[in-house]
Amino acid sequence: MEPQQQQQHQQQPDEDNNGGAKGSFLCRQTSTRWTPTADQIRILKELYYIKGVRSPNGAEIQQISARLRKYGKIEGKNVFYWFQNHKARFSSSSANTGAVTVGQRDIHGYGSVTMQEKTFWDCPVPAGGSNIGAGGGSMMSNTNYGSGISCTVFDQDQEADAEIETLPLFPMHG
Amino acid sequence: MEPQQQQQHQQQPDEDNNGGAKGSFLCRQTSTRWTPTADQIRILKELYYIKGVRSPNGAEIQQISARLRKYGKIEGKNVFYWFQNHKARFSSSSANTGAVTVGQRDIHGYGSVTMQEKTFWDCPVPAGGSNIGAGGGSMMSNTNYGSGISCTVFDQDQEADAEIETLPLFPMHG
DNA sequence: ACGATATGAATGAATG
DNA sequence: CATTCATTCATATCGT
Repeated sequence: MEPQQQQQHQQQPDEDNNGGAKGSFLCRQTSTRWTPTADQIRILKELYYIKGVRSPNGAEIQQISARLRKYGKIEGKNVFYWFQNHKARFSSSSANTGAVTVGQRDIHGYGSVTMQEKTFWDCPVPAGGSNIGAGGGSMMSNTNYGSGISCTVFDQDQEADAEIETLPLFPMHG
Repeated sequence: MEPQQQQQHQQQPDEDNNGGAKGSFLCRQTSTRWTPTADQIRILKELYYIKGVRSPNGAEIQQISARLRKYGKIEGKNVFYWFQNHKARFSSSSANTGAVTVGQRDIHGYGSVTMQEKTFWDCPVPAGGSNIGAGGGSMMSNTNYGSGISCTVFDQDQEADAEIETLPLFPMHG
């Protein structure tokens, strides 16, 4: 899910293993577990939300991991698990017509921010992450209710560098 | 001093607690995490120890949270996390003076990991079972997403508290 | 006030 | 795909 309200801030794209020091002091990396970088997360989310990737095949996983590898060490299983978890965790609920309107009104024209439904336990996770608009829009699989929000498409056929750039549609607490 | 009983004297569901954190989240919503009240804790423990509840299902969680809601605001995820944490934390032992592994990590040591059957991608992960790669070919290539997609923002793991929209995220390191 | 501890929350990894 | 385990971060609260 993505209500990253305080989640361990992933370090910068330190094209390296999970060393990085998560904002603290950590020596042993022991490859305990994959610590995705911000870029990796971003790309994964884009694949998930924008492209609608849910259960990539082996080949797809390879490609994705290969692409993400530029931003940090990653393995196929990481990609696999990520999608699995993401899907299981905040499944977009396909028909999320609800669109919980977080916030009172679109003071800034955000519109309604939809939050993930989560699995069984219900309850919307704390809306509003660190940033305002954030929170993780989980939808856009089929229901596109043309929101006023404009989105920019990222190039896919591009080579490495310019993966995409999360468009900042929200005017951060203007 | 019980390590697991450091319960703070929570008060009744009145005020004082986190005001409307979820209601109005400005920049810093300080995501006041759920602070269980004494009654809630008591009930949860009863459910855990007496009734043996360990991993309530969605329905169970709903019921529990509904019941606990009378003693203070609570959400399904709180119940879920509570049981998860409680089980993970105080699963076996009971009272122990401290001895908490604070700042410690890597106390374990995976000797020989039981490598499972390798899968398509490259790592040990569930093999078979899914119909992936079978007549699928649902690669991202054929996925049409460029039709006026309404996009959702992907949160950013940064402290984007300041204005940022004008920042081109392109790797134009110059 | 600061540091230690307890614990809520998040998520990667694993299993059924 | 659903559920659970494991690990880690973040923070409220208490002790000093």
